[in-house]
Amino acid sequence: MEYKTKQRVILLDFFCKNEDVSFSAEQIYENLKSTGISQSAVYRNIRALEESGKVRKIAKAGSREAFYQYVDLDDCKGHLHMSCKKCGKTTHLEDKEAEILSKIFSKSNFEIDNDSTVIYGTCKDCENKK
Amino acid sequence: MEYKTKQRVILLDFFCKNEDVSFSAEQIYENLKSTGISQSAVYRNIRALEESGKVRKIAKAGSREAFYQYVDLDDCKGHLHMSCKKCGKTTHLEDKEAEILSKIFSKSNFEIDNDSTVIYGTCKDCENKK
DNA sequence: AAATAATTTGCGAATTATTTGCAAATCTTT
DNA sequence: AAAGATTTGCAAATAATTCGCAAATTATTT
Repeated sequence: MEYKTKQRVILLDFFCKNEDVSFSAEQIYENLKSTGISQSAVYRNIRALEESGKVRKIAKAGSREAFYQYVDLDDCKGHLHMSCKKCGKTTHLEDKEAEILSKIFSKSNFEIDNDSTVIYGTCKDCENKK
Repeated sequence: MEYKTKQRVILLDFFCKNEDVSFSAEQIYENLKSTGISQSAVYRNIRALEESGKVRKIAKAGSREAFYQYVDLDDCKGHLHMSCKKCGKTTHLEDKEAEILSKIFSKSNFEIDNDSTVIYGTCKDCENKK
């Protein structure tokens, strides 16, 4: 059973407010230490969130530490996400289109997992700005 | 200037022979230590390959260490890659199919960037194993 | 609202992955 | 094959993450 502790609320709050951005454990701690949270709590709860799939781990070239990024399950579950490299905005494909994609991959002997995939590219808004 | 040392050849050889699979530095060292290569050489040269873009760093949930995967630049450039979550094998979509995908995303006002996107899922082999 | 049980916290210490310093070895160029 | 440049291997240093444990919090029961 999980207890709803002060520290967990603080951490989840932080992630939700920065949904599209990735942070290292250290960065998160720096941002939150004014609340009195400890490093252990940060590490432990990031790990718990990661295990429950609410947070995704990301590797960055040249950096020794791991980065983490929030994934809104209600909004994200099952949807195939597209993330704009310019503005960071993330949207998801309509189910109809996602299904067509699935079929295409299926033909190439691959079963796509929407939840762990993020498509990168440029959104219309940013494309038009040029 | 870069010297072509025994250790570098060994490491690159290993990566090329396992193009589609990801390994931790430790795993690579275990595989190669019979050749007499040192851990330092493994770490240092992985890092060099990573910096030059020949190797991609990957984070795995639950694991503290980083994983690395070879990227054949000539072979990868422009292709849309699919990576199996079970075995780590990576393949790419045929150009024909990739183009269909592009069109689908385009309809959703999104321009996909094949080079920075990796599709995750399950390959046929792993699907059949169950 | 007290008492009890269950879980989490914070601290510092322990681990573990990765980097580094340096003398010796190896590679390249002359 | 000598000189100069870079890399290696080792052991020690560093830095990120986990762990042990007593005290604090949160949930549940009385």
